[in-house]
Amino acid sequence: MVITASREERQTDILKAAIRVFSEHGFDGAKMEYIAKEAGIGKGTVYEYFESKDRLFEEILKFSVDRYSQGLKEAIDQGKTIEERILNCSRFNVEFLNNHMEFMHIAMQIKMLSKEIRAHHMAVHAVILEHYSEMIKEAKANGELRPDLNEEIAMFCIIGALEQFCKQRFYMDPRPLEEKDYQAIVDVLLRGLK
Amino acid sequence: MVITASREERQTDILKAAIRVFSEHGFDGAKMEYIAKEAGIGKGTVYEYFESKDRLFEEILKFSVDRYSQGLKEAIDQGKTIEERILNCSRFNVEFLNNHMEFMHIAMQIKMLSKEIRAHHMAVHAVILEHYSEMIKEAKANGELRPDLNEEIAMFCIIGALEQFCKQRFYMDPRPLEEKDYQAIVDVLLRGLK
Amino acid sequence: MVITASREERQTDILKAAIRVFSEHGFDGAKMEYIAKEAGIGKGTVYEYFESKDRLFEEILKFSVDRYSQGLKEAIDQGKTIEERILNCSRFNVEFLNNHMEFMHIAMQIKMLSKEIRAHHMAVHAVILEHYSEMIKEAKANGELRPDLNEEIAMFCIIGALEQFCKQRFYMDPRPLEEKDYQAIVDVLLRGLK
Amino acid sequence: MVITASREERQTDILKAAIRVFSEHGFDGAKMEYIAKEAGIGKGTVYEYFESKDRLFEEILKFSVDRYSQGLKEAIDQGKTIEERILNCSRFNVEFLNNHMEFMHIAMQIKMLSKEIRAHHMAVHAVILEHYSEMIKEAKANGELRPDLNEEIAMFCIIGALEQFCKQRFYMDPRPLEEKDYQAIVDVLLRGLK
DNA sequence: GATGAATGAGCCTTCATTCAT
DNA sequence: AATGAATGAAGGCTCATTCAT
Repeated sequence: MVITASREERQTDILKAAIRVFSEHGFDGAKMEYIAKEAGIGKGTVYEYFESKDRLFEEILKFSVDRYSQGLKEAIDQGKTIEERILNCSRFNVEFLNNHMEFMHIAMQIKMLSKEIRAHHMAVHAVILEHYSEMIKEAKANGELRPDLNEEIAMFCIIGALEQFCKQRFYMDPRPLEEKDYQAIVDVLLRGLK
Repeated sequence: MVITASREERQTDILKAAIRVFSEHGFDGAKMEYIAKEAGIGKGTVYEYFESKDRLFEEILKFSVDRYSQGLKEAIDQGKTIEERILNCSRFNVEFLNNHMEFMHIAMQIKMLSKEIRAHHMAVHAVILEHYSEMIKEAKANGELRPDLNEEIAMFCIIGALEQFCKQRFYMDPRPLEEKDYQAIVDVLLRGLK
Repeated sequence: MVITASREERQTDILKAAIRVFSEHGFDGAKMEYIAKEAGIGKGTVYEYFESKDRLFEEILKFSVDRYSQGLKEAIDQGKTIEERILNCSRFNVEFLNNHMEFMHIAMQIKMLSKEIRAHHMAVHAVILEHYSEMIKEAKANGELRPDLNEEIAMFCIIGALEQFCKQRFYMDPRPLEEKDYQAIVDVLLRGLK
Repeated sequence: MVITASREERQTDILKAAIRVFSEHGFDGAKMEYIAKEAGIGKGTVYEYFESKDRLFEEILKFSVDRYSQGLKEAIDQGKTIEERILNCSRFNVEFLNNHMEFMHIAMQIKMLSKEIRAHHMAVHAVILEHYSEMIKEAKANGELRPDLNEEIAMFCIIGALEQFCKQRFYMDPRPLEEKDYQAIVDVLLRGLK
């Protein structure tokens, strides 16, 4: 335990430890004791930083969703063409979901989030969709995508394909993803199945 | 409580009640008492049909996954062209997931499934992928899809897009899906984004 | 299941089955279902003959204690000398306890016997002591035992030694008892240790 | 609740409380809540010291049996003659069994002791018999007891008579034991009934 | 009368939370 | 501020008892 860690650093340590423990054990299976141990602190100390297990979970969710949103934005911005951008999104999704897949699943089924957090979650989710939506709009404006493309549907195709691919590899077939895999996805998405 | 229900009918009633309760409350949040109440029977009676909560969950999973696999197969078989088939898959997915979405999410993160059930689950998942895979192969053979299409990727694009669409509508935007929505998805998938 | 069994015979069958099950599983461990199965009847049928588990246990206790008292009396009466009589008691004790040892232990710690049954139990116990007491008195009168012998203590020595011997052989050292063992006990009791 | 109690003291407190509760209610009748209340602590706290009810019972058994064995040894060692020694054993038995009688009965019918504990129990029982056996051997060597005495039988007579006496007084006739009672037992044992 | 499916009170055990140190 | 021993509410499961057939 680093004595000199600031309150904020300590809080982040707990947050990250908690993500690992929630991911491994699910919400109800994640005992506060595990989280404390994972963070290398005493059980009571967690309560110095987060008032309850529910609240801790909510903070994690916020933290993760914010990081995802921000990371996705960067991934998109660092590409020039729509192809590069989708490729970047793919890579970012894989990287992020490899670390947070389980956690995101847990998050999705939690019904008892506080109104505040639920609102935040919805808001950030909307922001994420917005990132994709803008990307698609720009590409349409540039002529990279056909002008009559249904933007919403396109978005879901991209997101869904990427996510499905991550899931398959994560749960069923743990081959490491290679560059050609990313290329193949983008290829199918852009050219269609025909 | 229907007095005349056979043992098998009663068991199915409990199964269905349990799906609803697990979906609503998650695995740990689903109290056996809720399940019993939902099925309109006493708490102890559930144990006459399923030896434990874990075992009950496993049976549900088997039941649901089998029904999904079978339903998907039928959906595919009832279409002639690849377009019709994907449309049917879409409709079936929406219908099924509307009823079982939450439950399937719960199922995905359960780590402590028995070896037997885990094996069954993986096997049925493989069968499901096989249904999609065959559909794509046939369509390639017929010339409906281009011959150089990466089948695995195509499969993930189709599954992912459909699922993503269901999820979006389920969680975020509960508009009922219309026929034009299905058409739009198939259109994007088949024609590509370009 | 013998259809023609009279109500009384059926009741005795259940009683005997219950003794076996209580002996094997203890009071709380003895499920009514086991007892029914052991008696070859349905669970509900037990309740046609005994109104509750507690009542059934009490009836067994009565039954057993009566049989013990009666058997002991016969064993004593069939001997002429004090030596023969103690030998007979030994043999009877061994035989009876081999079949009812566990059950008697269970009986001893049951605190919640009804007043009525507790009274009966005490009464029969007193009768048993009386059998021994009379035996000793008669032997004193005959000059077989010394006139200054403390009758109560003598009784406890006889009962205790016999019982201890049975217990040892039952729990720790399951050699079958032989005639010479009985002789040795009587010998020590009558001649003293010195 | 003594705040300053060490972990070990607290554990012993629970042990002793549990002996009382098991003695009063039997194994299955002894609710963990009663034990906690008897020890003056919360229900959950018992589990900080003993992992389960079964384990707690086993620990008590070990504890009691060890104390009995040790106490008996001391009782014997503090006597010079065989008479003194048997007197000491009597007094010790009465004292110990007055406090643990019920518990020892419960212990005897527990079938599901772990192998380890069962082995320990048997071992200590053997040690106890050994204490008696040695006492008798020494007395024979000293000429206090006759040389042709069957040691095993003698042992059972002594143990049985003492125990029977305790039981009688405990269950049926709660007069306090007086010195002359002890004397009478030893007298009968040593001089024989004749 | 005989049955066994259904019932729910009751108990062992877990774990989020508190609080004295 | 940090800790972890103590707590008790809550839930999975058992089984004596009931009652419709």
